[in-house]
Amino acid sequence: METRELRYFVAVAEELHFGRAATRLGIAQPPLSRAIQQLERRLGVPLLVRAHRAVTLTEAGAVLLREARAALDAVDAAEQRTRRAGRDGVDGRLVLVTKTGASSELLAKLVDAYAAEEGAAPVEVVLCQAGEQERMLRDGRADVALLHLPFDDVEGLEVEPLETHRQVAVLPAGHPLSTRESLTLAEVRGVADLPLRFPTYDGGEAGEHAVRDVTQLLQLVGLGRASAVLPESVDAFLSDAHAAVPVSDAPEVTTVIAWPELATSPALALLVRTATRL
Amino acid sequence: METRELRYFVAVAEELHFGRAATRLGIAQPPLSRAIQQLERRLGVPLLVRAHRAVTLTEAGAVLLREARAALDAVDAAEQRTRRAGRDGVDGRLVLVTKTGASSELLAKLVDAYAAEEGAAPVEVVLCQAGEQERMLRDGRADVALLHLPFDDVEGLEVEPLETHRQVAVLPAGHPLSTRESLTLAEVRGVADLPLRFPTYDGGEAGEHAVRDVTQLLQLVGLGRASAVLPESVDAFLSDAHAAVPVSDAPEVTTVIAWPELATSPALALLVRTATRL
DNA sequence: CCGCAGTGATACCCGGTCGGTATCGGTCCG
DNA sequence: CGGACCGATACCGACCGGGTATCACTGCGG
Repeated sequence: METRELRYFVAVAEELHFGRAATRLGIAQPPLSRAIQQLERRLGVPLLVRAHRAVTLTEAGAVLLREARAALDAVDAAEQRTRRAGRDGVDGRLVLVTKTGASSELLAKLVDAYAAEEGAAPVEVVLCQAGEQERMLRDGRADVALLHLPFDDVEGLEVEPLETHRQVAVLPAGHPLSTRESLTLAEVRGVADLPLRFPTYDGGEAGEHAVRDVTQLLQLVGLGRASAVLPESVDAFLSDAHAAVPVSDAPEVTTVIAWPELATSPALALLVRTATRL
Repeated sequence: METRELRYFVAVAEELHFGRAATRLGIAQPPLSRAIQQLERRLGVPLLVRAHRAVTLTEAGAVLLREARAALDAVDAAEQRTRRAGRDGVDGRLVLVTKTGASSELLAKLVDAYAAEEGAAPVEVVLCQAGEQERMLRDGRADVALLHLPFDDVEGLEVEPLETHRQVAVLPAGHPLSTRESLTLAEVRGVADLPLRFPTYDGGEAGEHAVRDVTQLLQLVGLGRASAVLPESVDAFLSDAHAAVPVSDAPEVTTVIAWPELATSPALALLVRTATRL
């Protein structure tokens, strides 16, 4: 199977519409239809059910969609990592990615401590939206990431825990609940005038605009438009407009350093060692 | 990047010789040279150093070799798993692979226990040479494997431990050491007339023929041509011609059940649950 | 009931590129 | 110095991927 075929199939499987998929791929619809037919013929397996007015995946199609995404990630990673190895050398530069606003003091300490090490490579810090980091790690755009359990998916990644924080509810200053010693998740969720928001990557439901990072979310809280439950390390970002109250039954958040499984770079190994020693 | 290019590059990188690589790929040498040049141009990175009489990998080439193998495995896995999903349905049949002669009683118990479960799928047991199992798991030919730590590489696989065994030295019956209560690795290794052999996949050095499975190895031991250090569960295979003595400083061997990380099949989940309950 | 919009399949053509053969150019060895 | 070895280059033909035009089928609205 060629990656072109996989890309085509993924497009159709995601759009469930040949015309739109073709547009997205920048080709015309007939060659796309033909490519998918060829793929099905060669695999000897129907992948799509073409009912008039609705394309759906077969069982085998669903399997291929999942596997094809992983395979394409692996191919992209091969390309990216080779390019980077050629440009910077195997240890030329480390790309460290983390969510905007998360674990910022830890990040600062880590970057400083690493820079002081013998044989450290230059580190490029990339901040991205929640949910994007794992993908960047998997497709080779990044070498290493700070992730947060239990929120991020670390399947297929090597992981070392760094620190664990309890979570606090962040409320607008002066809110009735803000004087409490402690709260429960249910209580926070129960405040009718302050929808409890989490930073999420995938778009919310009708009218709900997804919040993409912690700073955005804190701004909303400061404006009295939302509440949030976040690791206690956020208080570095809190202003007079915020109040933080521990949430007793929220799960603890573990910040971990994560990297692709088959990574072998000594510079990366040193970074991980530095991180775990902090 | 297309998988064809990756396959070509892997062939050249492994052979370090364009002519042989071309033969292995079933094409002529000129198109292969051209394809590699195109790849290097598109990546903007030299992958190979063509010194007269010797092709060698650059740093970037070494990175691409490693990444390309992983990517090609992922693509093959996508193809195999889709085919199997189409033929047997998502849960139609489980392919369980393990090394010839290893953990045989455990395997028998597992297969029986699983067959007795509600909703079990037919299980096909495949026996293969040491070192082949992980590859079969990774490229989709198998769904699940019995592996042995610390010998097998479980990177990128989900794993559940099943049982742990001490290791014993297997000697020809009547050998001087065979009456001892216990031995050390050094002692076993020190017996000049009995080379200590391990079942390994990769070929040995000059004249050393690699032993590919436990049965072969035990036959050699019975003939007084070798000694071996193996998990104590082998005594099911021992005959009058063998003697087993515990080895005090050999690492314990843990038999684990392993499966690809993104597997979702309920039949597989049931098998794993059955295995851990044994 | 007919016509039209929507959607995937088919027919057909063109051009790029992949693969083949022949040959070159450089190096090492006898 | 000549020949073997090995990768690069030159050139050609055939296949296939992509484009346009059109068909075939369905479902809906007037």
